[in-house]
Amino acid sequence: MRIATWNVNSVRARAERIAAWLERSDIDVAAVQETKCRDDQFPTELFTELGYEVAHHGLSQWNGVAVLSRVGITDVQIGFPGQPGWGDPAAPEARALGATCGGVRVWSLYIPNGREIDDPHYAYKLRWLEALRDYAAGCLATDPAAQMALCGDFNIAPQDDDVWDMAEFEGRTHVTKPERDAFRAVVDAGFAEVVRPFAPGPGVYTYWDYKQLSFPKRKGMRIDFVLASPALAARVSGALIDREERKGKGASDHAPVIVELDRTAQETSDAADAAGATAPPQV
DNA sequence: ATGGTCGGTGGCCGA
Repeated sequence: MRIATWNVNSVRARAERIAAWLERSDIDVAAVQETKCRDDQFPTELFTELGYEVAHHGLSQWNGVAVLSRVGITDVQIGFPGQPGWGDPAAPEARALGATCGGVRVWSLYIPNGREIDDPHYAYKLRWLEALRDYAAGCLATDPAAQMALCGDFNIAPQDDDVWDMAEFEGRTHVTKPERDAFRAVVDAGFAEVVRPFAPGPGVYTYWDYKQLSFPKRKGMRIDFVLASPALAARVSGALIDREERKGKGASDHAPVIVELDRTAQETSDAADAAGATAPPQV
């Protein structure tokens, strides 16, 4: 099974490009962020025609998260218990959607950007990550064997080589110690980042600003991740950051990230049965 | 070429 995470920066602006990529890349489940539309504006039919079921949560032109799956979608959950709100009055934004697809609990997450260190949005970002950690840790406490993926745009570069030049980030968000500590707390709760071992840096990124020719100058950031529970991490056989998809006119400013999973022991057994390998002898 | 962005929106904001 192949799971992807991708901040698409408007699903309507590049719907055809997204659909073509899903099909070409043989993606079974996609966690999508920044759809930038309400539910009634989502181009659902384009994806259902390709065999994907769609679960989307969008409240306005901001944020918006979705899970697309061609291996089933059940138990769709909008947001998570304890998810902090924003605004006045504070209300949860469209930044988290969970769904069970092919036996895996997949979360599409769009962590707040933080804007500037002295901006209230930065404190909101840290609160949001702490709540995510608490929720995810609780899931594992309830079911240590859970197959769960926290996929999304975390808006954090956890290591110095996850940005092109640390000097450029002096006094800026995405690289501060509190943000990195908050990211690490999720990892320490039992959710390993499974892409990096297959796509080591330096110089390997998932995001490049549209401005100032960042992409051709290779000035990027690694901020999109797949964090897997222990049972899911054990199935990861490969991963890829598809830098090619960042190229050309009409690209998102984020590249899609793919994780390849081995079949579970049960799936392998079922497949063997179907093939007759362990079928009982016919009498 | 010594600069250089998008998307959604509605008369700027967010990234």
